[in-house]
Amino acid sequence: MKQADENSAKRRRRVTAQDVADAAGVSRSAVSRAFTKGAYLDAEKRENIHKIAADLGYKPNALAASLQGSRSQLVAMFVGEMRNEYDKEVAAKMIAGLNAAHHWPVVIGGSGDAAREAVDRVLSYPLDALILRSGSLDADIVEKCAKLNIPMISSGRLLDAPNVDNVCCNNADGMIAATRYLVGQGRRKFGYIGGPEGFFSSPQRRHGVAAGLAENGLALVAEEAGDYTANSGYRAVEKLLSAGFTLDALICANDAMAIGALSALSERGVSVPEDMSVIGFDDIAMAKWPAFRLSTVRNPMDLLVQTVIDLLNRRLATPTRQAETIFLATELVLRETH
Amino acid sequence: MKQADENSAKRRRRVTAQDVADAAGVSRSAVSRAFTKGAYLDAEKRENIHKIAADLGYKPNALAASLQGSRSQLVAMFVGEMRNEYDKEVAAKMIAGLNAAHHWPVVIGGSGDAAREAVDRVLSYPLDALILRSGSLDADIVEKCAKLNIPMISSGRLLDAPNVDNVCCNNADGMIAATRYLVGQGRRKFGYIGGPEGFFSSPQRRHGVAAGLAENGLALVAEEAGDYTANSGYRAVEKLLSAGFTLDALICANDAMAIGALSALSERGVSVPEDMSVIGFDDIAMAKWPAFRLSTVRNPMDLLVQTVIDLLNRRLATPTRQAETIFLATELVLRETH
DNA sequence: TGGTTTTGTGCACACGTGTTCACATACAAG
DNA sequence: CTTGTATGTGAACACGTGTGCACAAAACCA
Repeated sequence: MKQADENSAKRRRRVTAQDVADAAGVSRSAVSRAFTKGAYLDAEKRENIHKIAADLGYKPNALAASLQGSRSQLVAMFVGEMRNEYDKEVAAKMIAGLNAAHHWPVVIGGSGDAAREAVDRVLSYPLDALILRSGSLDADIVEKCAKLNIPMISSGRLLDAPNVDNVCCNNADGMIAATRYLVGQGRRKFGYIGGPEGFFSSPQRRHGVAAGLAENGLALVAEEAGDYTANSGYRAVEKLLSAGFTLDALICANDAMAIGALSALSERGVSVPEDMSVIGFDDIAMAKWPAFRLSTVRNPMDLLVQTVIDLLNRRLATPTRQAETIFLATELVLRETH
Repeated sequence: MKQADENSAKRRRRVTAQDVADAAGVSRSAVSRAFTKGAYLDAEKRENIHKIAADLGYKPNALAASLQGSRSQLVAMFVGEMRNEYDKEVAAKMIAGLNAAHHWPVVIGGSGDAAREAVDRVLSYPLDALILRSGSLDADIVEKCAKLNIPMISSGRLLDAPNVDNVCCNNADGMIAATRYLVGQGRRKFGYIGGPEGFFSSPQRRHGVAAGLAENGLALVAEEAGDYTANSGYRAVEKLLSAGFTLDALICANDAMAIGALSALSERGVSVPEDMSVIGFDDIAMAKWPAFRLSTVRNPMDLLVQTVIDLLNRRLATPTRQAETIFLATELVLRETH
C-alpha cells in the first residue's frame, strides 16, 4: 500500500533535485553541483549522486535552470505553410542542423491570422532567437521581438530592420545565368512561369530573367503566374500552349512548377529538350530523380542552413553585434532538360 | 545618457511583471492578475496595466509560469530522418495540427546516436508529452519517459509498453486489398519492392501482399528491398528486369519507390498499366501529380494527425487513463497505373 | 449606527534550479 | 602548535510567475 502510494506520488510530479538529495543524504546544493561541470564536489559523492539520480530518473529541469539567467536553448522557427518541396526540405535540414548545434526548435507553421497568433503565443517562452524561414508574417513581429529582446534571423526573405540578420540566395543572378546559358544555346522565344505575388523571391527571379534577356536584345514572349506548386506549373503550361504561343524555352520560378510543366509538355507532345528547354530553380532532391533530370539553378540549401546557424551562434555570442545580410551564390546545374 | 543606460538595461533582460508594476504604480500581483482571466481586479486598473504592458512589450514568461505546476504546453516530437515524402508531409501536418491546438512542438530529427542524445537532452525540458513519429529509437526511451512522467504517443510504429498510446494504419489490410484488386483484374505474376528492414511497416506490408496472393493460390514471383526513397525504387526495377523476371504487376511498399519504379519502367519501354500494374502505398501529394497519377493505398494522414492530437488531449486530461492502440483504415485509391 | 457580505489588493510563499557566501574540515608549511 | 591554504558543503538568495491568505475598503442590510 505504501509502495503504491509512493509510486503514484512519484508519478504525479517530476523527480526533483531535492528528491535525489534526500535519497542520497546530501544537500540539494550537492546534487546541483553533481550535475555542474567544474564544481567542487567529492568525486565519490558525485558518483553516488549520479547513480541515485539515474535510478530515480532525475534530470535537471532545463527550464527552471534557464530562469537563472542563462540561455534556454529554445529557438522558435517559423516555417510558413511548407506547401512546396523546397520549403519542406529546408525545414528538415534546418531542424537537423539546429539539433546538431544543441538548439531546440519550437516549430510554427501556417499563414495569416492563425500563424500570427501562434507566433505571438510562442513568444511568451524565453526564446534565444526567432528564425523566420519562408512564409510571410506581419512586419510588427519585428517590433515585438525587439521589445522582448529576441534576436531574429530571416532567410529567404530580406527583412529591412536593425538587429535582424538576413540570409538570402542571389535570386536575380541565378536567373540571369540560366537565361544567358539558354540564349547561348540558341534559344530565342522564352516563356516564364512566375511565383506567387506575395513571395519575396518572385519579383527578384522574374527580374533576373528579364535582365538576362534584355542584355541580348530579347524579351519574354509569354508568361504565367503559379503558386510554386507542381500543379500550378502544369496548368500554366496548358494556358500558354492553349493561347497559341510558340516557345523554345521555358523558365520556371521554382523546380516544383518546372516538374509540373514537364508533365504538361509531355502530354501535349512537346519533347524536351529537343523542342523546348525547361529550367527550374532551387535544385530540390526530386530534380535529379530519373523521372525528371531537371536542369535548374541550385539554391544552396546546406549552405543556407549552415549560414543561419552560424549567424545564430554569432548573434548569441555577441548580442550587440551589428546586423548582417548575407547573399548566397547560386549555381547552374545542367541535367537533361535544357 | 541616462536614457541610453535605461535602454541598454532594458535590452539586456526581458521586461518583467515587476517592471510593469513599477511603471503602473501597482503591486506585481496586480499585474499578474491583469493577465489572469477571472481574477479580481478593478476594470479600469486592468486596462491601464494592459496598456502599459503593451507599451513596454511585456509578456508573461510562460516558462516561469509553468514552474508553478501547470502544463508547459511544450511537446517534443521526434520525426526520424524525414528522408521520404510521406514523413515530411506528416511532419508538416502534425506541426500545423499541434499549433492549432496550442501545443508547441520541439522538433527533433535524425537517427542513431545523435538522435538518441538529442532526445535525451530535450527530455530535460518539462514536456507535456513526447510524440514519436516514424524513425526508430532505442526502447529505453520508453523507460526514461516513464520515470520522467512524460506521456508518449507513438505513430507509425507500435510500441508495446504500458502508458504508451499508439496510432497506426492497418498496413496488412491495405496491401491485401490492393493485391486482391489486381488479382481480380487478371494479374498473376507479382513483383514486390519492400521497405527497409528496420522499419516497423516493412514486414506488415509485405505480409499483406503475401496473404492477398496466398488466398488466390499465388505467390510472389520476385522481390527486391528498397529504402523507401524514389531512387531505391528505380534501382529495384532495374535489378528485377535485368534478372529476367517477367511480371505483370508490381507492388511497392511506398509511393516514393513506386514513383521511382515508374521511371525505370518507362525507360525500359514497359508501358504502365498495359504491360504492368504498379501500386504504391501512402498516397502522398505527389501521387496525384499529372506526371504519375499513381494508383495507391491511402494511408490517411489527416486522420492520423487528428487522432494523435486527440489522444494527446485525452491523455493530458486524464493522465491515468489506460493506454490505447488505434488502427486506422486504409483505402484503395485507383488512378491510372493499375 | 452596527453588523455582514462583496470587492479589491498587497504580502508571502511555492515552483526547481545555479551560484555566492560563509563556514568547516583537512592538510601542508613554518 | 600556529598559520595559511586548498577542498568540500550547506544555507540562502535570485530568477519570474500564479495564488492562498489576510486585511482594507466599500457596499449592503436591518
